[in-house]
Formats: sequence, C-alpha cells, structure tokens
Amino acid sequence: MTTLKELAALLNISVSTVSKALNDSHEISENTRLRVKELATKLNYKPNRIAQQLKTNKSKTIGVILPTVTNPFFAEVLHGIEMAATNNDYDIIVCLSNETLHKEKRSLELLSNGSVDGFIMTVARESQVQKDTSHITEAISNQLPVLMFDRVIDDIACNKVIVDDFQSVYEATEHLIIKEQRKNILLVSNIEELSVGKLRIEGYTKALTDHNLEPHILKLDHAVDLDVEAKIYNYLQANTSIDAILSIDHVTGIVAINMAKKLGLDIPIDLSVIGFGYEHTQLLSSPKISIIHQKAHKIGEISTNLLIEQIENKDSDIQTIVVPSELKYTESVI
Amino acid sequence: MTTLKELAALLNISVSTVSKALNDSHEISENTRLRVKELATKLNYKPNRIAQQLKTNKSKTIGVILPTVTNPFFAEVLHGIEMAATNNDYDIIVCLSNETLHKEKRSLELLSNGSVDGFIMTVARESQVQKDTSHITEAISNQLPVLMFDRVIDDIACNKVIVDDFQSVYEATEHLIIKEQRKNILLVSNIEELSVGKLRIEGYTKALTDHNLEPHILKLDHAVDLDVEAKIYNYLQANTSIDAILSIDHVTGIVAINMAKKLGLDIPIDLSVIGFGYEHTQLLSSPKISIIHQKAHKIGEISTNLLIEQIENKDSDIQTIVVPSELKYTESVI
DNA sequence: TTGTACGCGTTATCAT
DNA sequence: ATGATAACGCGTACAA
Repeated sequence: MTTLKELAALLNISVSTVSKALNDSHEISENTRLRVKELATKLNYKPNRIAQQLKTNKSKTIGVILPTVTNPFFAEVLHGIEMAATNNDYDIIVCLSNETLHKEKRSLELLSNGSVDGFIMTVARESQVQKDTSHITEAISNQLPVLMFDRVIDDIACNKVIVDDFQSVYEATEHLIIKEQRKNILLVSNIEELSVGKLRIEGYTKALTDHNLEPHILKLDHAVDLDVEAKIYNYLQANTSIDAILSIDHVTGIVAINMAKKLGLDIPIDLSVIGFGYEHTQLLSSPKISIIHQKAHKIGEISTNLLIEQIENKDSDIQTIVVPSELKYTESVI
Repeated sequence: MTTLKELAALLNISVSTVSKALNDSHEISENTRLRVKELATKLNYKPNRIAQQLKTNKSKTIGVILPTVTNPFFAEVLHGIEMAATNNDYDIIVCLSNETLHKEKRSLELLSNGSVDGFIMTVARESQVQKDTSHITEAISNQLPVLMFDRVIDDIACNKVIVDDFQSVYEATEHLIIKEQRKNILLVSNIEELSVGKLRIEGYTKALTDHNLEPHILKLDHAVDLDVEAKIYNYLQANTSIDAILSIDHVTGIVAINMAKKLGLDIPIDLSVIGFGYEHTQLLSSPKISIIHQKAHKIGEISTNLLIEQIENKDSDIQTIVVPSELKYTESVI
C-alpha cells in the first residue's frame, strides 16, 4: 500500500506537504498540488484508514450483534442497517450470537476496544431468559452507545427501536373477531419465552377478553420440522370448532394453511389464517396468508440513524421508537 | 478508554514496563507484574485494537461482500463465514451490493485501505451481466486476497468455492427420469442470467438429451409476487403433459406445488417437484418438496478458512473447491 | 508556499 | 528489572 511517505520521497517534498496537497489545503501551490495528486492517482494511493482512526479516535464503524441472520426478520433488519450505515459513511462489523449468552458477551467485549463507535443489537434468547445483561451495561458505562431493537431489556436505559407487538396482534385479532366474525381463534406460538412473544400473546389475549371470547393457545415449544406439522394437524383435527388461526411467527402460519387444506378445510371460508410475514411469505402460501408485516428494513434504518446521532452528538436524548407494523389482509370472502 | 499511558502514570512507572508486564514478559518482576495487572483489571483496560493494527499492519478483519442477505442461501453462507472467522479471531465487515455494480465497486475500493486483510465475495448480478470486474482485479493486484464463492468470474485467478450446480441438477434430473419415470420435466427458472443459473440449466439439458427427452423451460424473467404464480399456473394449465417440475431457485418450487394443487393435480402422483432449498424450505411445502440442498453453511466455512490461509501464508496455492450439494428426495410413491 | 515536529496507543529494540 | 526511544501512517500546529 502506498503511503504519504513514499509519495513524499518520490516527489522530493515533505510528508506534510503531500498530506495538505491531497486534502486541498489552500496553503499549497496549484503546481505541487497537481503533481502530488497525479502521482497519488497513478500509484492508487488511499489514506490508511487504521491510521486515520488512531488519530481521530473514531472508527466510523458500528458493531452489529444479531442472534442469527437466517431468520428473515433479522436479515431484513441487517439490510436496513447496512444501507443506512453506508449512507453515513460507516462500516458495520457483524457478529452472530447464535442466541447464546457467551457469544454475545464475547463479541461485545471484543469490540469494546476501539474497534467500533457503538453497537446495534438484539439480545440473544439465552441472555433474555437468564436475565444476564451485565456485559451490555458495561459497554454503556464504557462510553459506547448501545441501541437495542426488537428484543429489549427494560431495565437498561438506552435508545430502543421496537415493534408494536402488542398492538399489531391486538388489531389483527380484533380484525378476525369483528370483520371476519370468527369466534374460536387459535394462537400458535413457538416463541413464548421471548419478550416479543409474550407481548404478542398478551395482545391476543386482551383482544379476546375484550370481546368476551375464550383464548386457545397452542405452544409448540421449539418443535422442528415434522413435529410442527404434526402438532398443528392434530390440534386442528381434535378441535374442529377452530375457525381462525393466528401465528405469531413467520413459519407456522404457512404450515397451518397446509395442514388445514390437508384436513379438507376450505380457506378462507372455513378458516382464516394470519401470520407474521416478510418479503416472500405470501408468495409461499396458497391461498395467500394474511400477514402482519414488520417493517424490518425500516427498523434497521431507524436504529442506525439513531445510533449514529448518539455517537456524533453526545448529548442527544435517549428515546424509544415504536415502528408500526403493516397489516396486509387477504380480502375476506365472507 | 484506559490506555497504557494512564496505567503508567497511576503506577509511576514507564509505559514500556506496563506493556511488558501485561504481556507477561520475563524481564518484569513478579511484583510489578501483579500490580500492573491488578490495576488493569480494575480499570478494565483493553489494548486498543486500532493501535495494534497500525503497528502490525494487519486488521484481522475480512471484508464480506454479498449481493443481499435476505436470500436464505447468502444468509446461511454468512453464518458460516461468521463462525469460521470468529474461530480464527477475525472480524468481518459486511457490505451488501444489492446486486449493483457500483455498490460492489464502492465497497471494495473503500475497504482496500487497510480496513481488511482480504475479501470474500460473490459477484453482483449486474457486475456479472456487464462483465465489469476491474475493481476485483485491482484489489488483487493491490495485494489483497480475494475469494469468490458461488457466482464466480472464470477469468480471474483466485481462490474459489463453488457449488456443484451442473452436477447436482444433472443428478436430480436423472433421478426424475430413471427413478420416477418422468418424461416431461419442466424447468422453472428466474435466474437464467447468472453463471449458476446457466450451469443448472445446462445440467438439466444435458440429462434430458442424454436420455433422448425434450427440454421444457419456463423462464420467469424476474417476475415477482402474483406474476410468478400466474405464469406457472398458466403454463401448467396449458401443458397438461408435464409430469415433473424442476425449480432452480428456492421459491418457485413451492409456488409450483401450490399451483399444481390448485389445478387439482395429485402430488407426487401426477407431478414430482424438486427445487433448491435451505433450512425451512421443506417445512413450508405440503406435500414435502424434494430439494437440492446446497451446503451454504459449509461453503461459508470453507471459504473463510481458505482465505485466512492465503492471508497468513502468502505462498499458498490458489485452488477451486467444489462443495457437493445434498439431494433430499421425498420418498417416491410410484 | 513548504517543512518540522508531535501525538494518537502500541510494541520492539536498545539502553541503563 | 526498568526505562527511553523509535516506529507504524496520518494530520496539524507551528516554524521557516
């Protein structure tokens, strides 16, 4: 890599002259400025970012810690983060916690050494369950801004960007009750231990009790593959009064549709189905599932802009932003 | 952030003594070593990574440039990359090209300034179509190792990790012909302009001609949402002789199953369906789609290890590794 | 207009 | 056993 020193030596001038010339300082003559720039271009000179970072004590880099990226929600959030970061001339270092506490901890600690100017994170399942978040408060007390999105720790004071989990599910449930005249709505859950899962279940339960209806909840308890199908199939077979399904994740809604068809149910006549969904979710189901679409991309964008604001403007206030979901209903037949 | 200088000042000793003490140098007395370490722990000292990087002229960071991360294949590859990088004490900086040439170019150039020690990338759709890859060769001539996976530029000499696109589709097609006795196999494609798309189509075509059968290819031409369904539905309706479908992406296979059911076809009796798939693909279809499962995670892992090998051992040879896919057939009924 | 000197935080070499 | 000094590459205050 070409350095200022090398350019200076080749041109027989000092390093600082070269530096100033490249930065278009008024102190430098037109002549030398051009000579310097020409050689710099020719040798493809690029200022060493590491040196600049050391000098300014800023990395212009954000640490992004996600549980996983194979979950389409997080993937889309990451996309939003990347775009917003790029727009602000920031890089992102991505770490995946795999939902484990120790990896999340490790990443946070490892990057808290000047590598990044702040963090965007969603807390790992394990950290949330074990309520161990000392590593996060430590980073904050270390002067490193942390922004939490989606899964959030209430006790920690920091910027937060969350989804309207309670509200969107409440509305979706009410839609089923009022607009579609459903009475026996089954909630299917496999994330009941997460803060977001709890909120969604609460939204559902509240809507039902508000309308004097009985809740039906099927907890899948982390079932995978065929187990998911079997549990849903068996439940539907045993409980024929169910006339609507509300899935609080992005997979089981589609599975429910498939199982219902297998049982000979006519969707959406016999059964309405709403699930959480992203980009392709509706394309993958037939008939189209109604979805609660979380604006994942927007969440990433907002989070990034908010964090950068905090990084660059130390006395900015801490806030919690709620990003409303979009309810995309399939047209009702009733 | 605590620095060596601060520790030294507080302990009334020199910076170099502190540095040596922390690095367990034999030159330092047991006594001061302990005093130093105690204070360091107390003040939560962490060596500034940026300064270390400047000193060693190594970033221990890999630049990862992907077209997108909402495609589950790339998401899973990223997961593999992240794990392997972490295992080797490397960080990853992630850039998303959004399939555009200019963003890919920009990312590559921006990071070629000491920010990273090398790149893992899959070339953007646009770069591949326009055959503009000068930015990649430039990085390489800049002494920055580049590893390409999946979509690859043949003309560029560098480490490559690819999928057995031709072979896996050839075998899948042959499976349909021989094991399932299918005669009219429809290939559904919406990525025909990508190198991997071409290879898959070639595998299909070769298998058919080897068995004296006629190819049927439905090119969707980047159709989205309902268009995808409509095109497949209409084709199946108009061509009732089709008895098998081979989708070369991870979406249209499932859509095809749904459309076939809608047309009253009995799967897998009337129609066999094979698609490319990942983690959850089979869970989302009913009956289960047969899938060609690319070992995305493994591709990420291998790529990372290979690149790090090249970074740390300059005279390692360049190679191309083919990662075989796994064919997960649903049990045939015939 | 150009050059000198210093500091960012770390490590390594060379004194003491 | 400890300390002084230089160096990585850059930017900038200050001197010439």
